[in-house]
Order: sequence, then C-alpha cells, then structure tokens
Amino acid sequence: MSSAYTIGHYVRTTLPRIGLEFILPSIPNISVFHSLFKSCSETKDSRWAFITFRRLLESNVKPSDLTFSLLIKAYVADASSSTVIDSPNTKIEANQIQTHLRKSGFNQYVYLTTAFLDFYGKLGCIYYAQHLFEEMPRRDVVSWNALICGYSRNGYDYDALEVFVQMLREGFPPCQRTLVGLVPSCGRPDIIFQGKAIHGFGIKSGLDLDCRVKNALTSMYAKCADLQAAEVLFEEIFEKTEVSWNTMIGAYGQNGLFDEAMLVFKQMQKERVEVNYVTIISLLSANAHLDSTHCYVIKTGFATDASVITSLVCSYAGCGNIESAGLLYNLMPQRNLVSLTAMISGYAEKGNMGLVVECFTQMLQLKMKPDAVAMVSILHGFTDPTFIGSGLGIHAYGLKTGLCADCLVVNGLISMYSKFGDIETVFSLFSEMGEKQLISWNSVISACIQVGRTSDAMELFCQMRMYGHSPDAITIASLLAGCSEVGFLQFGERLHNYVLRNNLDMEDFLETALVDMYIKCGRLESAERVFKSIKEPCLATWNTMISGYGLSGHEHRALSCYSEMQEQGLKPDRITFLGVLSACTHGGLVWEGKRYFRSMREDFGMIPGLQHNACMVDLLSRAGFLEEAVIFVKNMEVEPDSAIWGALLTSCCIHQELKLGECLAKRLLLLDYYSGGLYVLMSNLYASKGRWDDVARVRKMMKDTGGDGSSGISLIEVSSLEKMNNSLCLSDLSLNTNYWQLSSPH
DNA sequence: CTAGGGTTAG
Repeated sequence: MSSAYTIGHYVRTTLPRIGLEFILPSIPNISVFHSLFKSCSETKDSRWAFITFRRLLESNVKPSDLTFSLLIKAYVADASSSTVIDSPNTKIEANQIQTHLRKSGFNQYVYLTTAFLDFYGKLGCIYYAQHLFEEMPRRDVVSWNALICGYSRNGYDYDALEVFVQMLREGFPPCQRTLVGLVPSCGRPDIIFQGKAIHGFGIKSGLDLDCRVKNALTSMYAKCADLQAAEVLFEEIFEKTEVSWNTMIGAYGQNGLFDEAMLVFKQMQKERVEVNYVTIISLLSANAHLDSTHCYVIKTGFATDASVITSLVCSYAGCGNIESAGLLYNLMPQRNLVSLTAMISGYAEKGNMGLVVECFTQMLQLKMKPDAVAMVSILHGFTDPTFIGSGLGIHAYGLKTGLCADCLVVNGLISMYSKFGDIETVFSLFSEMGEKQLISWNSVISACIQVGRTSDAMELFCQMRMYGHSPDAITIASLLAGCSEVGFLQFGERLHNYVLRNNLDMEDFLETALVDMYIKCGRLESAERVFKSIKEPCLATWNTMISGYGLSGHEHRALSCYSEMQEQGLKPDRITFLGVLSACTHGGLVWEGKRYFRSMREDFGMIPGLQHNACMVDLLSRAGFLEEAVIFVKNMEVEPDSAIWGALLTSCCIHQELKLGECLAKRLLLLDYYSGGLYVLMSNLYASKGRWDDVARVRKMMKDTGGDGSSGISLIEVSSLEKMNNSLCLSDLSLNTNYWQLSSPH
C-alpha cells in the first residue's frame, strides 16, 4: 500500500500528465488506483482524478465502493476552489461517475449516495441532490444532514427548516452537524423566530455545547442585528476557535461597530489564536485601516491567498482608490468574479463607463458567468441618457441569460430606466416583477418623484402600504422631496410624524429632506426647529439651511448660519457658496457677496463655476452696478452661458436700461436661446419705456418662433387630502389626489 | 460553523 501511495505521489509531483502508462504495472491492481485517488485529494485535482478513473475502467479493473468514495473525496477537496465549482465540466463529470455508481450497484451503500448528494449540494445543483435523496431506499442521519446543508447553503432556507422538521417526525435524532447545517438558514430577520426555536432545541438536547453550533448561532444573531445575543453566545463558547473569533469580528463589522471589531481582533491576538484568511477578510470589511492591513497581509504571508487579495481589491475599489485596486487585480494569478465585480463597481462609481464595459467584456472572455450582483454593478453606472444604448444591451444580455428573473437585477433596471427618465419602462418592469421588495417600491417611488410625477408616487405609496410594507427612511425621504416639489406641507408634516412615531433612523439624507421640505413649503420656523434638533448636521443639511434662509429672505441669518457651520469645523463646498452668494443677491449685499466670492478661491482653493459667476452677475446688476457686471462677465474665465446673459437682461428691465438690454438680447439670440422668457423680458423692457411699437414687434416674433415657449403652471393644494394622510396609519384606502392644475394666463 | 462583489436617498 505504501509503495502504491508513493507511485501516486510520484505521478502527481514529478511526472505530471505524461501518461499513466509509464507508471502503472502491466496488470494494475485496484490499490494502485486508490492511492492515485488519494494523492488527487491531497493536491485537490479532480480533473486528474477523473482521468485516472477512466484509465481504471479501460484497464478492466473492477471498482469497489471504496473507489467511488475516494473519487468523490477528490472532488470535494477540489471544490474548495471556486473554479471547479463554477465549471460546467464538474457537473457533467459528477453525473458520469454517478451513472457508474448506479450501474455497479454501489448506490445501495447509503454513505456513497449521501456523498454524491452532498457534492451536488456544494455544486449548487440542489435539484439533483433532492432527487437523489428522494430515491434513496434507506437513509441515515448523515443523508438528512447533507440535504439540509444543501438547501441551506443554496438559500433555500424554508426548505431546510421543513426537512429538519420532517427528519424529527421520522424519528432521526439530529446531531451537532444537523444544527451546524441548519442554523445559517435562520440568519434572516424574517425567520429569526424559527432560529430561536432551533436554539432552544439545541439547549434542550445539549447539542449547543458544540463549539461549531455556537459559532453558527452567534453568526445567526449577528445577521439579525441582535448583537447582545451574539455577545452572550460568544462568551458562552468554552473553547473558542479562530472561527469563533472571526464570527465575532464579522458580527461587529456587519453592524457598523468597527472599533469593537478591532478590539476583538486585538483580544484574539492576545490569546494567541491563529489568524486565518477569513480573519483578514472580516477585518477589511469592518473598515480596518487599509494601508496597515495591507502591510499586515504582506508580512504574515496572506498575500498569496486569492480570497484575501480579492478582499483588498474590493476595499481599495470601495474607498475610491481604483488605481491601487487595479494594480492588485492585475497581479492576481487567478482572477475571479468577485474581484472583477468590485473593479466594475469602482469604475462605475467614478463614471468611467468605458472601463466598465471593458471589464464586462473581460468577464465574458475569461468565461466567468456574470451573476445578479455583477449585473447590478454594471447597471449602476448608466447614470444618464447618453448610456441608453449600452444599458439596453445589458438588459438584453440579462434577458438572454435569464438573469432578469432575479429581483436584484430588476431593481437595478428600474433605477437605470428612471435615470434615463423612461418612466413607462419603469412601470412595466415593476408591474411584471413577482416579489416586490421594499427596495423595489422605493425605487419606483423615487423614479416618479425624479420625473415630477408626485401624485403617482403618492398613489404608489398607498399601494405599498396595502401590500403590507412599512416605509423606511428612504421611502420617506423620497416622498418628502416630492412634497418639497409641489409644496405639499400637510403630507410632509404627516411624514415627519411618521418618522418620529416609528423611531426611524435619522440619517443625514432624511434630516436634509425634512429641512428642505419645511423650507420649500414656507415653514422656516419648523425647518429651524428640525435643524436645531439634529445633533451633528452634515454638510448637506447645513447647505440646505443656508440656502433656505436666503430663499426666505433672511440673508443675514443665512450668513450667520454659514459662520456657525465653520465654527463647527465643517468646510464649505461649492453648493454652500451657491447658497451664500444667492442669499447676498436676495438681500442686495454687494460688498459681502464680493467678499465671499473672493474667499471661495483664496481661503478654500475652489475655482468658482458658472453658477457662482451667474450669482455674482445677478448680485451686481440687480443692485444697479450694471457696468461693473458687464466688466465682470468680460473678465470671467469661463464662457458665459444663457443664465448669465439672462441675469443681466433681467436687471436691465429693473433699471430700464434699454440700450444694454437690446445688445444682450442679440447675444442671447446668437446663443440660440429662444425661450419665451427672453421675449417677455424684452417686451416688458420696451413697455417700461412706453415703446409700444417695439412691444408689438417682440410679441409677434415670439408667436412666429413657436408660441410663448413655456406657459406657467401653478399647483394649488385644494382638498383636505385626508385619505392620503390616513394612509400613514391605515392601509385600506386607495388615493385620489385632488389637484387643480391652473394654467396662468399671459 | 466564519468571508469578499450589488440595488433605493444624496
């Protein structure tokens, strides 16, 4: 036996793939083959095991049950690498071997069929596994365990639970491994109740004393954000393994407690527990300091581990350092779907869609099969209608490959089409999708808001309530933006109440949306009250408040709000300055405006953009410094646009500067700017000087070039809208928004 | 048993 083993080892290490003929005795016996299979297990080479199996059949050697057992072991060993799992060949080979198993009658051995069942589960062929299980004339606890584990690891959580119950009913006593396979299926908030029942079962049966069961339970509670329970379980583990420590690092990391995760890691090192590759991955996903962790990886020799490098690529791409991510990715000996997806989402985030498409092509060339997550990452990058072509292409690919059946992909498509402004496609995708998750409702509601279909959004909101979904911070923030748009104060207030009643997480964007809603609905005091209640307002919220003061005609309060913000240690951005400058314009604060405009460049190193310049032109010219405004425009580094000429023209009307006005109007026409507004302004300008002939001439020009360009529309909230308000508490009502659309006559 | 890529808002 030992000589046969040596032969096998020799073949694998010294004479790879030169053919077995040189090694095998002329009449090979079965133990030689068995030792060959064993060495295949060691080297995790299922391909070579398969070739050896063929040779065995050719040599007319009769396989025994042990032959199949060793063969499948080689496959299971190899399955730790993703390439084998993903390869379609593996499935075909496993099928072929199983056919021989059946033909030779060895499928009567429960342990052999169970081994195949287990392997199919690992390959993700859960229906094969199920089929095998159903066919088995006899089963043992291990067979049940394998089926439960197969369901669980492939996301069939309810099936796993059902099989467990069935197992108990048929009188098979669960063991530690049963729970280890089953518990991960309960790591979802919707079935944590069942998870707790299993936990109770574990305690009663004493099976929970097993370290692996406790690890699984710890992870289960962590996934449902019950950190207290996770901590208790972790403390209960008598002999903590590296898996226990990793689980706890992951538990804190997944729930945003990064400092705690780091403390667990330090404690782990103190107790001299060996760090493994999952430790590093968990640390990286817990926002550990990237550079130091990278150094640690190199020093500890984990730099050869594909999973660790993948994680590093993800972390670098995630924090926007796409260059470092790319360097690492290019150094990877074996690229994989996860790291390439991370690269794609990094490029998409940066808006570099050329490289995104290139990566996608590479994905197909490397024979990787893009999955739902990869699809979503790509779709995420198509942010404006210039990408309609590529977007449709990816949609088509999804339809062809069947990936569009996944609700993740549909969510991605919905948000893509809403960015394209194609609300009809959004509606049809949404109505055709089977399971509508909260996220899908949110996506379609925000799509409506973005294209200005506020009443549709509110109708959808009521439907969503009827389907039993509770709105979250994102739903509310989207709807608040809709309220701001149409000045729907009453509903905005109800949304605010909902937030307070349900203790929704007051995230930055929600606070900002609330402040903005109150400002746009003309309730400055309420906006202030919300703003003051925020512990640490973020920059966006400060910006909203500053420009809100300006909009409401409180320019001095806007400026003191700006100073206050800086006292809090926040640095203004371009949007802050838009608020500050427009506040100065509203109040005619010319001197202050000039000072802030200079400060933007001198104190903060920002180059004023077109909008900042337009603010300045507006400020100077409205205050009557028309000449200075014109000089300002001439000295601008950027080419003036219609907004700037328009601001000057408006001031010409205010100050009755006919000559300059005419000159500006010509410029605007040269810019191909044929808006009704231009004609109206000119007409008003002539009228102010009593030049009625010119007024008539301009009006005729306006008609000739296609009417008035855009008619004003006013929205007035008329009815009490009780139904809509009630839908925040009740859910039995459909909604009929009562708006009067009034076209303002000219 | 533990792990890495993604969606809604801004």
